[in-house]
Amino acid sequence: MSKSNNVYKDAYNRCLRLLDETRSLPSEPELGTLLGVSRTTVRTILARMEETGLIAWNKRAKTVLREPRPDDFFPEEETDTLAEIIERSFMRRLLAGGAEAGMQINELELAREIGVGTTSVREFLIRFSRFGLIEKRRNSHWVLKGFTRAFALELTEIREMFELRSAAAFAALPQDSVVWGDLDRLEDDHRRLASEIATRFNEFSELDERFHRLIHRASRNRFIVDFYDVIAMIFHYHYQWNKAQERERNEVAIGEHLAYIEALKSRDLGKVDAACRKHLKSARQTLLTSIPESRSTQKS
Amino acid sequence: MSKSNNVYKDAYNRCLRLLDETRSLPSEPELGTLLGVSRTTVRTILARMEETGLIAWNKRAKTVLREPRPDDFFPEEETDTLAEIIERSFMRRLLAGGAEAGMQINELELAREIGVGTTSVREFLIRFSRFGLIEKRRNSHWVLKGFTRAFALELTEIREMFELRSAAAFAALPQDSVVWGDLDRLEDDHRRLASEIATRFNEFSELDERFHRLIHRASRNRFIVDFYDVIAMIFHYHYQWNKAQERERNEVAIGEHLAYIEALKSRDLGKVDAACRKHLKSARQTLLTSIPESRSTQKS
DNA sequence: ATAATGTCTTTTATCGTGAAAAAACAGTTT
DNA sequence: AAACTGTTTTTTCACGATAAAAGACATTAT
Repeated sequence: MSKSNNVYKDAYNRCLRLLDETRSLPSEPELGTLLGVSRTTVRTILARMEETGLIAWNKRAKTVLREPRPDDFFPEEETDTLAEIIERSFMRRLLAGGAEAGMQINELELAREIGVGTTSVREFLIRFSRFGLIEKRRNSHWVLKGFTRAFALELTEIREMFELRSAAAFAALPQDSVVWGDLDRLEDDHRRLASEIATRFNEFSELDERFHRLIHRASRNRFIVDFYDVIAMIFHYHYQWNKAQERERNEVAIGEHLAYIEALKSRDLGKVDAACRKHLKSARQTLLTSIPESRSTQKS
Repeated sequence: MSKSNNVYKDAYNRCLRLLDETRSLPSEPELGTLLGVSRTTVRTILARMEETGLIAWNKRAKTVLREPRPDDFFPEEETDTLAEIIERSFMRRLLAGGAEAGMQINELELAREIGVGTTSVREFLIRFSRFGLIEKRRNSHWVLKGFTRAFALELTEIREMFELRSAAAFAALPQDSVVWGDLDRLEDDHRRLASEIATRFNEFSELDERFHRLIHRASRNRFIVDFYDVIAMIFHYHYQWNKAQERERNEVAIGEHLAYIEALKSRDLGKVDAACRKHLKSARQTLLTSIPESRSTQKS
């Protein structure tokens, strides 16, 4: 089957949404940067849009002929990257229980189960290994280390070390740095979300990531910034599978974030440290309580 | 060509060295664990040894017939893993100059140049990416971030954070922990090396790694332990290419290590902190001075 | 009964291949 | 001449295939 054309399909769908807003499309290079794809893909998109009567295309002129209908879109599941598909399947297996520490991971079996080639699975596992949940036995299988209490503690230990340092660096940033604007915007988003918490509480996780990434970036250290990928990944799946008291938890977290933001703005290192510690402590608590006991008895 | 049999060749060579010491070889499973390979490989080795008249092999009886000759060994270069070959080639390119930050890395070109398949190169680059020296552009090339002064500073910042914490954890370990024995042995090795520094100074890098890994392990945190891979990798190549004042540098480092070990044994956190800081500071200095100016002007 | 050997099966490591996507080049249009 | 479109080349991504290596099962020896 070689390679799926999900890049094209995803860009096509996004391009359809663009159609709503204008009478005619911009130049090919411009569309390319807009959609984040190459001109080759842009032209494939335009060709198809012409074919289905969405636009009239003649060199520079790309006139919109009609509004896109729901059936013009490619199905969502066809727009996913192979890597995303594999990750989802793998994480489902991992969290669906029965995935005890020490268990062997079989590339071939995984590949067959998901319905993809072994190469893609191998590459996924290599990439995934930096999250510290699996480990390779040379010339042999991978070993699952398990999503244990020990893992959560090790993860949060680093997180706290890194974030405290980043927060201090953030507060020390010059007044004219663009981050203060970013922070103001984030503060607004927090307040808006707080006022509509009853209906939008599930949007918090996205906001959470944006906020913490902004802070980590202040460290100007690639290892700290990159480590947030590990945290984001864990929290992403954690949010998906632990919905208990989600609303309450998020409401509390928003409050802590706002206090944290206030502290950053005060540029008082003592206050920053205190607010940061407070939030991280409750974040750790949330993560820990979500780990089932059956998974928490193994040692690292 | 599919897969090279370097595992077999390497194990074969190591098995030859075993031949010197005994009149007959142990059982197949035992040999397997001894050499770190499967029984399948062990049997291939035995078959060849029988063929070349090194041993007489009949079921359990594996009698040594003659001493191995130099030409019994497989050439060293045939015992390397593909991953090692690729890493070496890649690092040579990287350090040989002309590798400026921002430069594109081409999988196909690399594969052709080294004479391996693209898959192996891809997998190497994915594994290598955690060192923070390269970055992937989705659906496109890799970008070299460059071995710059900024990189060295970011690396050492994390290293110092992690090692200070690990050293403190080490000193707090109970008296009956096995690490104290390990530390004693390392101290002896340091003293021995110090007394023969004139001839053996180049053995320091291996000792250095053993020492720091022991300390990092005391953190009982996989992220800290794993991060030492990054440091070890950088220092490994750094030692290879910067030979200026190697003897003097290593002599100083041994002294610092011994003071550091003394501090750990005293279990006085203040002393540990001071000794650790002092050593890390000079390690950073050594690394920084080895970065050519041409490579130190880019920003991260 | 335990632990070895002999044999067969499965999995991993690596390559070549081909379609998707990017990138480079050449020719047009404003 | 700068920016676009048309065309060709190159590279990335993913697969199936195959030898090496690991692992499982059956048999035999102590």
